[in-house]
Amino acid sequence: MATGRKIKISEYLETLPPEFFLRDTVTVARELLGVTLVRRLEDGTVLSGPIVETEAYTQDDPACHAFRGKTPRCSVMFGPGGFAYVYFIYGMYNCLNVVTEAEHTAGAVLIRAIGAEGTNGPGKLCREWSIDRSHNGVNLMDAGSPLWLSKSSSTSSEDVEVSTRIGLSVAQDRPWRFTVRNHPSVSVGGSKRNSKPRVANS
DNA sequence: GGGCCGATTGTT
DNA sequence: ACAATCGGCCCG
Repeated sequence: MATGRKIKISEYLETLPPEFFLRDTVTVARELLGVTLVRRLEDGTVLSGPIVETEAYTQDDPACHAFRGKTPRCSVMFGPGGFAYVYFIYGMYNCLNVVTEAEHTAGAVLIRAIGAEGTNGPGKLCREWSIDRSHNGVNLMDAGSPLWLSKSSSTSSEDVEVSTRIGLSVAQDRPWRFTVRNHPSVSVGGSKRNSKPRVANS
């Protein structure tokens, strides 16, 4: 029996509206904290957990895959918000993003950690929950998808901290990483050279 | 077609 | 500090 607060399956079915995603990417990145990511495996098993670490990537951001324009890989980022962008990296990991902004404007939020075992890190999350490029483009606003987002936000704004993004060689100074304060799934300071988290402005 | 490098992770 | 491991993308 899994531990954690009890939640009715019906709560997982309450999805977020398109308007939530059709907004400024940095705003969505901040507000995705606490939102529940739900994964239904092929055998019917349902996994879920709150998002606790995100990063924003925008079209005018040199670190964004869409910075140099639309390519087959990043094309979903140019579609409307609310869909998954999954890419393969370093020859061994997949990373899950939530597409943002209106159609024709690229933007996405990298999901870096979930409040569930073995999901502390974008590569580990996808490995643990069997998320790969076959999920690129899936509708995250549809509880019938193999992957979707549900309401039941559990993070108050005063628990949101902001810092610089991890693992970049360019645009390292943008304060576009959002984390839930003191959450064990969020890597603290550590060996990565990123700024100390500061309380985010509401 | 070639070559370089990456929104990572775990080990040395 | 660095290896693992390979697809995407830029250049020619």
